[in-house]
Amino acid sequence: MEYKKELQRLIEDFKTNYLPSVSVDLVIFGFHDGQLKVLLLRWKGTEEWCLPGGRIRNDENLDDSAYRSLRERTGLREIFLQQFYTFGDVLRYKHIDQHETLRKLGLPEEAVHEFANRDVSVGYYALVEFENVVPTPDFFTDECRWWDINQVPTLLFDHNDMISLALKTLRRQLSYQPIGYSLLPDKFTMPDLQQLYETILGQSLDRRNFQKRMLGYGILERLEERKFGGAHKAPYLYRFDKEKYEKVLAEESLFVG
Amino acid sequence: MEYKKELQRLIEDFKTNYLPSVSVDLVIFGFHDGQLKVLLLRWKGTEEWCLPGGRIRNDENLDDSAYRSLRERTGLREIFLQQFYTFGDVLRYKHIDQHETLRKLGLPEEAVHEFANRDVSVGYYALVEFENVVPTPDFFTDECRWWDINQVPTLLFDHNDMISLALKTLRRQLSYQPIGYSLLPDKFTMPDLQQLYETILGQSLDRRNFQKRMLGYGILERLEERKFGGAHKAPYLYRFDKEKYEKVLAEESLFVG
DNA sequence: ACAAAAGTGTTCTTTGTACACCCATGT
DNA sequence: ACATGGGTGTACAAAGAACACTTTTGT
Repeated sequence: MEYKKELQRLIEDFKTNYLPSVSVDLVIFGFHDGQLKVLLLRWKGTEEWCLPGGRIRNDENLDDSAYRSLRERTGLREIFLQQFYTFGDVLRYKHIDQHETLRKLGLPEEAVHEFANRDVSVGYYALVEFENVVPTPDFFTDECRWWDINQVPTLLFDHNDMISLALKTLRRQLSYQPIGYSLLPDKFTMPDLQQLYETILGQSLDRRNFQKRMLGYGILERLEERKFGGAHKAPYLYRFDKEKYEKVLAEESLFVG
Repeated sequence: MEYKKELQRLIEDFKTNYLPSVSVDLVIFGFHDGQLKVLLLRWKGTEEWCLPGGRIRNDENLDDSAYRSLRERTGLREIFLQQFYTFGDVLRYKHIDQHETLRKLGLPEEAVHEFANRDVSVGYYALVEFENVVPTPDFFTDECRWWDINQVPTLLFDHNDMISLALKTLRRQLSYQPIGYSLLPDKFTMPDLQQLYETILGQSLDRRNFQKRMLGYGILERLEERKFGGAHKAPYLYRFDKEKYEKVLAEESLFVG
């Protein structure tokens, strides 16, 4: 059976080229239709969904490994990606026993034993531009697609918790630094940006105060162009000034300078 | 040789009972003499210093493993401990080649190979009451003592970076939630608390505004007692109201509720 | 009595929030 | 022409920063 053979090869590959006991999980946020979306994967032959993730190569930096996984699932590079928490509870497999889970996922018995070691998982979250993503399943999954953040089903492992914490971190981050660069298309209107904020925060904001604050960051460039086609007054288009944007981000960043 | 035998036993123990590829490192802050201190360990037979750390048992939660290591080095339990970042660069061993480091540390050749696998390390920081700590070296080290935060030498691995980031996180945390519970003795004066803040932040604060803010948290209880013996006016003593303190902390916590 | 630290309140500045009118566009 | 959303500015409230005088203690 082709699948089994491929699986065997994969297990071997993992054993020799990747770090045991550690993995990376990604909460990939996108924004579309006024809704915040998360990218999820469906396990082969089941109705079980989970977050995309990956393992760390022996010779690979942790961050690079997260970027690599992100690239493999979305086709995107150079986007906003940030570590938010490391999950290490023994019972990260809440709903059912882990061996059960793995069997349920259709892994043959010998593979179950290989994968059933408990992992510590480093959580990253990413903000990506919805339109540019080409959702791509991996070997273990046969579907990769966006889910509305409010309609995420019960996921495998502790992945629902991960999404909650990622969102919480994202919301906090929103309050002290700008966000939106990699979530919106190149040119966007102020109402677009506001809708993004409102969606992430789950509350509505005052239009005038919002605009004041955003312009106050000094990271937006107003274009001459306007966006016609809406049923009403044509709003101005804006673009991020990438240089200033990065500067503002860097000032408040947690990363080791 | 007794040491070699013990080392062999230890390596065996690690291989069977602990997760490979992952470790925990601790930045333990204490406060004494108006100075912020960090607890460091000196490797057996060398002048090389590093952070205390530990490994995760197969059946142990990540957080519990950090608590255990902390207890082993300080004798303390139930103190403030928080994950701040996970370090996973391949070159976490900046100064010299890792094999060199390990040999330099006096490990026999066979042990070098066992330990030379690259680890991902989860960083935690702790705030402890200086007076209560009994610094205790472990198997690999023959000294454990406090260092002034401004006089920390060049440490092994990426441990200087870890301290920097821990301090940065601590400073940020200070701005939106109270700190001090486990860093100060049970009863303390407002100037004591202020000095703690000034030391951590590395800047002086206005006495009146500081007091206003602290009392504003509603977590301090002023005692009738005062602290005599200083050369001047006797300041009041305060105590934290543990219950309210925990409540304020919980409101802003990042942890999964 | 005096030097040095501690207790206490008020003013000012800055930041954020609330709020209303006019204008442009597609139908 | 009109309904709808977009553009803009001002007044008020809250939070934070600046600041001075009186009191207490040991020497």
